[in-house]
Amino acid sequence: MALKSTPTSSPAPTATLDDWADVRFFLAAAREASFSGAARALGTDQSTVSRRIAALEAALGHRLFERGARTLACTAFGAQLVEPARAVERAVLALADAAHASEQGVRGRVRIALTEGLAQHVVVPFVLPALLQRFPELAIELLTSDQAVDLGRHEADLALRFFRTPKGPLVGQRVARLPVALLVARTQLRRFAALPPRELPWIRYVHPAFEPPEARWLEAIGAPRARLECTSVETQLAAVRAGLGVAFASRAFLRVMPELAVLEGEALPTPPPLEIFLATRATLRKVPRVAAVYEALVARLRALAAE
Amino acid sequence: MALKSTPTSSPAPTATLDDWADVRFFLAAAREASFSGAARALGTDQSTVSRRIAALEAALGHRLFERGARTLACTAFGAQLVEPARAVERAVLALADAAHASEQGVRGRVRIALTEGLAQHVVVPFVLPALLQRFPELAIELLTSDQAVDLGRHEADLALRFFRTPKGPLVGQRVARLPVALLVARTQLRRFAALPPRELPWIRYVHPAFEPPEARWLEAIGAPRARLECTSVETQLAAVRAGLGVAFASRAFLRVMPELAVLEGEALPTPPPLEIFLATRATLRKVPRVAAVYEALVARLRALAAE
DNA sequence: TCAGCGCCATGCATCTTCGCATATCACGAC
DNA sequence: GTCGTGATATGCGAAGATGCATGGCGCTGA
Repeated sequence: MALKSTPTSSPAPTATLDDWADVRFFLAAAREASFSGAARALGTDQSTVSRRIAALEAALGHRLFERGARTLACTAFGAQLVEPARAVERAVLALADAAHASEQGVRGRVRIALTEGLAQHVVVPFVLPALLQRFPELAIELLTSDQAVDLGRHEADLALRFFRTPKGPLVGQRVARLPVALLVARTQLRRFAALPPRELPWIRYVHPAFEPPEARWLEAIGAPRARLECTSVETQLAAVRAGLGVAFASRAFLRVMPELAVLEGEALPTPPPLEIFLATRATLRKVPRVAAVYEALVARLRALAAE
Repeated sequence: MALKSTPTSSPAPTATLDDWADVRFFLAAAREASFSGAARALGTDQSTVSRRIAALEAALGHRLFERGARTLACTAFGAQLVEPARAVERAVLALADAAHASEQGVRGRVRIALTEGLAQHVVVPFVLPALLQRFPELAIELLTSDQAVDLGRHEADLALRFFRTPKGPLVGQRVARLPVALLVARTQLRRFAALPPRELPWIRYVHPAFEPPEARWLEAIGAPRARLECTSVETQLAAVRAGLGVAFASRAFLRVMPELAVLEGEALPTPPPLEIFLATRATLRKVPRVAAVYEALVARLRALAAE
């Protein structure tokens, strides 16, 4: 029994959100500030995002995005929907976690986010062999990125990081304290040992979300901004091996890179050890496949650090 | 960088919920305990529900429903996903409300849930004419049902009910106290006046979520279970007009049904007035199109009750 | 200034998905 | 016992959605 008083004018503003998948498209577009970026994040095509957003705008009766030439910005109407849309996402992700909660046995895929260095020199050689052999149905995905992945958004199941993760839906613990040393190419050992610390050619590791332990000390002694900065420890150490300078890094690299040596001196600091933290979502912590990897990482990393 | 150790066996249990719309299908099927019922609720076909649920089960690697012959029941796995799915629904509905929050002007569709009696005898003749004329872009949908609609699930925007709605996301107020009388067909007035109350042929109105004010009194005097029970006030009054018995109802019906009269007597009670409550979601209360209808209902119903 | 690039919108061929219809089955009523 | 009802699963044709390709546009950098 519907009385429609406006047969022609005014699109009916009372739109019901029929396809909940549209929320995902909207949120991705808003987050990426780009239809193309949203398409990449969603694993679909840009045209699909464009058309679905257009359809959603038509259904809602308002434009959600202001299409600039190079920039996509939420309209005022769209902006007030971002936080509710994130709430929908959180609910869906919680649902996905609930679906995993009843999993039995160590089988399936576990995604671990870590740095290239931890992946190549620690996890792959010392953790994975025994782990994969012990659990034949376990699959591991190593997400090596210097970007801090968002565990809360399910971008990974486990994360090995150099910084403690904030509380909340995440849990974790410190798994290693790696002694740090000032590394230098053996060929340059003599030359650099003669220089005062502040004149050393520092090669620094920079990370958007992590400040290395030695950073403060370098500031304190007035070391100039490094001639070379890297966002990758591998590249940093490659530069050290090439004789371009000195860098603080875990002593563990000495074992796999015999061309490196430790530069020591009275004026040189002994920075605090590098701490490695393992984190996961609380809802995943007891899921067998995650717990198996979690505990293997804790055990092996602790054993390695104790050597 | 993915290491898949199980190329053949075991479907990957780590399934990402790619299409959030599936949540809606799952929830509808779980709620209705039927694919057919879910299809009706979603406005789609039963085959679509069946196939999407099957696809979802395949993606999750577990069956969600146990297909009995006549009954559809959640499996243990599915049962633990119902509450998370409801959380998703709440988030989506909140998003829909947020989309309405910025609406300007009184335009669009407003759905009012009420009984047939209130619709035919009160809202349509005394509220809608002025309302629709004053707001040309307003459209009204009258959902006449004896089932109590779930405002929280957006089944309607406004509800006129005989009982106060529980607090929480809903707001509302009492809009009328209708004096109640014992109505009888004029032709039967003499005959019924001679009977003691407990021997009167009561025609009772029954409602799954509402107990009429006179119910307790009838119990108290030991009136037998009514010979005729109706879930519709219209039918109930039709029975009274046909001379089948007596019924408590609003005195207002006397104005539109001249063939009715009031049966009075010393042993007869004057039951408490019938209260009518108006309710809406808090998030909609200030949306112009809802507020206009809300306030028109309050004003007109109060004026009518005061006559 | 101009070429290059990345972004969004749109036409078109294709493929998935939907809705209708049918088959099958189980339960309950007569 | 038999029939009728309502449920789910599946075949088939059609409609809708998707992905690829193109075009237009504005910004960036040489």
